[in-house]
Amino acid sequence: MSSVPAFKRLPRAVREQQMLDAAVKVFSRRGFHAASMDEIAEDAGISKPMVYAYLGTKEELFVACLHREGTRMMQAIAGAAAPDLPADERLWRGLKAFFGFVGAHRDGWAVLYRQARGEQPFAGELATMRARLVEVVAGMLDHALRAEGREIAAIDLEVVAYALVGATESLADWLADHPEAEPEKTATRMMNVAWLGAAQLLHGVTWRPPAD
Amino acid sequence: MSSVPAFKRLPRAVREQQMLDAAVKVFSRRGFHAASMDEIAEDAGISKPMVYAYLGTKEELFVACLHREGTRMMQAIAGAAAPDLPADERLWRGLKAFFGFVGAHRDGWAVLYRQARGEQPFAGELATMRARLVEVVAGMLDHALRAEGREIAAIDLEVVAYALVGATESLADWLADHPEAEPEKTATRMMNVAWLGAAQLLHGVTWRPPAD
DNA sequence: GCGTAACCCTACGCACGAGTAGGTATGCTC
DNA sequence: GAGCATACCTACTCGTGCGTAGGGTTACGC
Repeated sequence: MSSVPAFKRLPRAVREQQMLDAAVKVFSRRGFHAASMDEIAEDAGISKPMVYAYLGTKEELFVACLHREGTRMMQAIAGAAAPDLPADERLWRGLKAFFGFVGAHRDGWAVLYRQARGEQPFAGELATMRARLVEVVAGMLDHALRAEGREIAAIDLEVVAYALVGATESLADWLADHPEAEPEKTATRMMNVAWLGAAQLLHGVTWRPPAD
Repeated sequence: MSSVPAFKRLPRAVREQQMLDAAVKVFSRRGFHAASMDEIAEDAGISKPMVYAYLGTKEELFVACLHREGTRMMQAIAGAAAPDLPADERLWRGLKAFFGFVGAHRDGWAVLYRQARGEQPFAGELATMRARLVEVVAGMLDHALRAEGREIAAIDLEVVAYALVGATESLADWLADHPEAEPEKTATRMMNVAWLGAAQLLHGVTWRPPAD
């Protein structure tokens, strides 16, 4: 009809990324349930059936968002923390990369992850990622411990690593809520909590409950 | 019609508690959105309009759950950590009470809080409670610091406290997911991370980023 | 230049679940 | 035992938003 189409046709790969960008934005702003597929489609500059055609149902779309953001984050961390460095250096670099990533993707990260924690269908997805992180941190601690000829029970290691990861996620939330805060400074503060505590453990200092 | 009514009438106060019990259970199992008022009503052994009459809309009901569980938890902690004890003792008692509470209310706590974190209308409610906890922890650290004639910037204090609270919540999630785990042991592990780290900070040991 | 595949749309069906209208029975007060 | 408040029910309305049916248009290969 008109010789110039209102909006140009784009190849699938491009449109998919636009849709994912829009989805991340809308899911972040509204939360999973309050977000509507219509709004996501509109924000992506496309109609709803296209979203269904390319990315599937709402749940599948959300999972796709999680995956994209998650792997980006993991890559940022993995790229920074080379495995042959000493433990504190690795931890520091990992934290710096992590908070840097969160700082650069404030709406992306925090709200997506805050969402995913709550909604059952995605909690598992997230748990898997967290488990990978915990494993890495636990491995690092274990490595450092063995280097000192020391060893602690696997479960203690896991729980300590879990606590550290939890504290880190918590500060990521804090960072996402404080736009003026500097990621690197946050990483330093986290390091103060994590490393000074971990270092004590590495040197065999252990706290025990009073006998009362 | 029948001289014996199928189910007996109960005073409002009793029914409200039953409804709240049912609501906590169902919200925990299904999540806020997937939970239906019908299921909650059925679980409470009552019909839906009664729920609306007593506790209001679904959101109001959820807030009521949050409030009840939240104040119970706060009381458990406040009752344990007397303000005139030394810092480590207070922290230990507070943690023990906290994990004890979570252990005793596994579905209650964890899932409610996991829910509330994600859903925007309630995130504020939760943030307020968390802020109170952070304030308490920060106050405790500050108190201990001043006793040693030391002082650190308020924001650093806040962030460290935030990280500790985050780590604790994280372990609470872990505890809720591991029915066989002992609350007190979890509290001890948390103490190892929190206190050994905090103690370093209290003694003026600070980690600084490498100069590279 | 013609088939075919990829891109894209407007409109709808339909289920689900929040919230309500309108009414019944029970027990308490005086 | 009349009056009234409280406890309680069945059976609806109705908005919202996911997912789709069915059809149009552009580009690309041959």
